[in-house]
Amino acid sequence: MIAIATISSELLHIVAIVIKSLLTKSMSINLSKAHNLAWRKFLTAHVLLIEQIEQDLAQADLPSLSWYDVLFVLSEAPEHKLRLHELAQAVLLTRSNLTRLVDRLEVAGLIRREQCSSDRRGAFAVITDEGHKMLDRMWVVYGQGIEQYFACHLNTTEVKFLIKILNRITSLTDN
Amino acid sequence: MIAIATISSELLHIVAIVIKSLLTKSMSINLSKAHNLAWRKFLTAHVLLIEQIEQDLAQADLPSLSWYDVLFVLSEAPEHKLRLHELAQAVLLTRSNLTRLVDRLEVAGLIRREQCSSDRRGAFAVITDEGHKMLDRMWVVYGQGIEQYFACHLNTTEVKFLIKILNRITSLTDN
DNA sequence: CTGAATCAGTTGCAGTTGCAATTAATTTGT
DNA sequence: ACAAATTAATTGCAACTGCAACTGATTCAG
Repeated sequence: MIAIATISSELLHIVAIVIKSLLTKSMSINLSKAHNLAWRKFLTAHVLLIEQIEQDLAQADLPSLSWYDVLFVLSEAPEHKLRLHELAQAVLLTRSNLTRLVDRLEVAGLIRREQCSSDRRGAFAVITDEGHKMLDRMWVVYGQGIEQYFACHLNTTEVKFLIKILNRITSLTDN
Repeated sequence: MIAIATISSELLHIVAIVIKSLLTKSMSINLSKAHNLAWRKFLTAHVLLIEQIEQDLAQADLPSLSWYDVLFVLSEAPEHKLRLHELAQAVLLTRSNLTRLVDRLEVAGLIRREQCSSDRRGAFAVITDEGHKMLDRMWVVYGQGIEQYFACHLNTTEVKFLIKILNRITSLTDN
């Protein structure tokens, strides 16, 4: 009985290893040529589009996309203001980077910091009138860029499809 | 007659302005909510996926994606080598950035520079054995990342569809 | 109530990027 | 054949990023 128990335990171990290796194998098999290609094209598309749009913005003497993101998020926020950590989360930046991005935007007069009364550590970023104007000026270029480099290639069906796919990808990444 | 000519010229001007404004309007109308949403999700997906994969690589004590790109492109190239400007083009980096990326990879022993005999200005980057090994080690993590954060969300039909869309976007961006 | 843990925001530092200028070699127009 | 233009790669500089450490305020456990 003891021998059998021992053997079965060893077997179990071996079976576990085999299963694991099979799973790993099947994973790399699932990662088909097509999936790989899609991934690469995804990366390429991103680089090219961003590069192009940044170039368009620079050519129009406008600041870069990250500035737009901050201004846009603030303009949509209640009272046009947001705590710095909320802002950081919204624009997907680390706190430290956001701090310095906010510094630059503040120097440029597009936003300003505001004390938080309920938490003396905290600060709000508030978009200024200048900031709103800049947002509009940037949107002329940015919106057109999105249209002519991205949107114009997608009809209504395709856009919906793409959104569905991207939703899946981004939501299930959170785990 | 002179008066009419003047008026018609003014009218022409006004008509031109109206047409222009209509075009602009229609452009921002074409850029539907859905297209905009898709664009934002596209950006978000990119950031999240890259962040996650970079983190996985760092956690495994492996270098970053840009190193992988260079090693991969070189490993696929004839004779495992490429001129620096070709490499730059392939991995979508500016020359100057590639120069320094190559510096780092060379210091790490993963690639080496080689004189170009036909053009004394030029240099090849050649992947070393160490480089190949690193490429393999990185692929274990990277490939799994692509699978679990990206590919697993796309069935065969969807992948093809996505590739089609991305092809359109990236090819027509070149103009 | 108080000390430990957590959280908001900032800062220092090392590493990376983009842009413009530089060096050296090759190609082109006359 | 040679000066001018172009090309390959590099370098200097300023700006930007990520990470870890720090300051000060708030929360939580006992």
